[in-house]
Amino acid sequence: MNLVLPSETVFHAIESTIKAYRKYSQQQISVNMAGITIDQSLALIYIDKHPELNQNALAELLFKDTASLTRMINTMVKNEFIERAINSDDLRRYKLILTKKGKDVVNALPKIIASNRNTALEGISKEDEQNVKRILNKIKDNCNNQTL
Amino acid sequence: MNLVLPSETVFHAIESTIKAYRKYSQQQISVNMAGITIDQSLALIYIDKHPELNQNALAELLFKDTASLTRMINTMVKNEFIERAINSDDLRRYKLILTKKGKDVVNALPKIIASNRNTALEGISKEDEQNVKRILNKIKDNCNNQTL
DNA sequence: TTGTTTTAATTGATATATCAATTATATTTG
DNA sequence: CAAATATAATTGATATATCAATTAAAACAA
Repeated sequence: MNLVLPSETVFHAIESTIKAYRKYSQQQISVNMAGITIDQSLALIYIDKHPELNQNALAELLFKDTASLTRMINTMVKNEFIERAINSDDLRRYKLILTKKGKDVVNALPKIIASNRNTALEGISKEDEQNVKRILNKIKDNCNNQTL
Repeated sequence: MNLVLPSETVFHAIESTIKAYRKYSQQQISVNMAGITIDQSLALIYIDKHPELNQNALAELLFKDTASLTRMINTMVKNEFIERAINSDDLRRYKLILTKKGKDVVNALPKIIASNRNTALEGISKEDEQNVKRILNKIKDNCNNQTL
């Protein structure tokens, strides 16, 4: 069977694009704030806007499983971006609370992230953007519908 | 500053799509062949088709850095998919050689991969696919041109 | 109310990601 | 040629990914 090499496929294009965006974004974040990753940054944003989210929901937003998220949160607690607090409504959960340091990061992020997005999407029309979203969502649904 | 939540962006769509495709693909590979990952599978394909590639080139194709690739190759050698052999033309490199087991995997893969691609791209026109590639490459270039 | 099932999070083991530093070999330059 | 530089790969430290197993609490059922 004659297979088109993986590097020639749309899947390779998808992966290389997100890797390039993440690399660029991480770089921009690093020059402005030391000691924090993109994913930690995004976690802070979600926690700030939606403090009611539990770790499962947060994990899904960040494309991580709960095991990874637990360890990521450990790191963020250790680095003093957030704190775990008792949730007396449900003792299985924690409340995740931004520290002063965490809030400072959240306040500084929007400008950087908006700039990253603008740079990445320069010369791309809203229509193109919507088309990409639509087609990618179709691919995603095709895969998810097959996945057990 | 009022930031659109990351989960609403095209970047999130890109990431969720590739994750869904990888998850589905890994599942399909696992039911057919135990003990090998997608990335290891892709590595075998590249090694088979382009045995002259060094680890740097291979790492780039697989979106890994050379450190990760070294460890991945260690694992693949340990699991007997490949062997390292001396490259007398350049002693800094190795030749990566498929074992019998590795060749069996490479022979079994195309059918599985072709099926995965078909499933993922079902209902998507060639034109849509080309448009996605074009737009994603533009985004990628925008990022790479900014990255130091 | 007790036993069962579900849910939320953690932990263990192993692999991979990332960055910096290091080793070994090749290549280039004075 | 010898010294300096570049290249290919590895290693160390730490974080994250993944899967399976486990713990603790909550929700449900008999």
